[in-house]
Amino acid sequence: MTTHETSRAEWRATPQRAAVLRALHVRDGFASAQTLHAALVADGVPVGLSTVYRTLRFLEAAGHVDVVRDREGERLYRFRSADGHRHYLLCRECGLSLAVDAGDVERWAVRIARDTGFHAVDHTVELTGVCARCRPGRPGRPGRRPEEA
Amino acid sequence: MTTHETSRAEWRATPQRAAVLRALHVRDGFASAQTLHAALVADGVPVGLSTVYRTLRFLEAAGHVDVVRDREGERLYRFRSADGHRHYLLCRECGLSLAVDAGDVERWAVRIARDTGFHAVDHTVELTGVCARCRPGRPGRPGRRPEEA
DNA sequence: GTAGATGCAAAAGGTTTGCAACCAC
DNA sequence: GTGGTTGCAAACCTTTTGCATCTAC
Repeated sequence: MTTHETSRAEWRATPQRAAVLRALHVRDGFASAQTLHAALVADGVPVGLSTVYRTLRFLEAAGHVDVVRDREGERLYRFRSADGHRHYLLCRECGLSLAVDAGDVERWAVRIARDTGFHAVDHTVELTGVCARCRPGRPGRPGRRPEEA
Repeated sequence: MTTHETSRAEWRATPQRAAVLRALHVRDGFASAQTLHAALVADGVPVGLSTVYRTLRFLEAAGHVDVVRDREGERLYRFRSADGHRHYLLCRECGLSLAVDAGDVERWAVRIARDTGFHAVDHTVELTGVCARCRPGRPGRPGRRPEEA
């Protein structure tokens, strides 16, 4: 996966792209383009929002990140682990994300595809919840989202 | 629970709302607000886009429709069937939607929740593909027409 | 030197909202 | 009459794109 990929346009190393990659690594949960951009700017890295979007799109096309959508439809990005673990359990409070084994779901999807005669069946599986640490006490004490930076 | 629901503002019957409901019924696959609005206008029903959106939001809040997002992030609405069948296999070409049995996935989600200690785990499961009728080229397999569930 | 990258601002989509006019009850 | 409803337009948000400038190779 670290192959040079000369198939598409050359990837030119720039400080901005390095910064986006770093920002993605640091918070290894999901993050939106806007959040990453804000974090970079806050860190004193002068990078344009367009560049963040372009870099993320490139990473997405290259298969280096997984993308999910939050409730509002915003895209969230996360580095893809080694092979194909692409399903996550995401904490709605703090953004913590756990890769989960979705073998059962993969097999289920294949079975559905076969049973229905559909082709090129793709699946989206996202789990969200509240992690043990964010376990809501009572309504009066909201946990405030610690992911906010 | 899903009875009269007088809990929120009264639902006042209007021609526009009736039209949106009708439009949703007619195409009982998923449809976007924009698509519904266009269809209504084309049918000579003068209804504003805002009203379509507002009606759909109301239906969503009342739990009468299921909502998924297509690849571009557009919201697609569909009447929710009686019980709780909320997972669909959607044809990317024609929009045909099949309700699929997701019992396995439901159980898988519950198991994941238990194993991870997460609370209030919610799941999103969407299957998309190309139905037999829309299958491009590839002659030889007279795909059976899946029945709308 | 040059192909490619950056950043600004403006555009593009989809969705929501402010507000005056409207209509069902 | 009153209060919910409508519709237009403008506001909002996220994401994309045009273009002149800049830079990594």
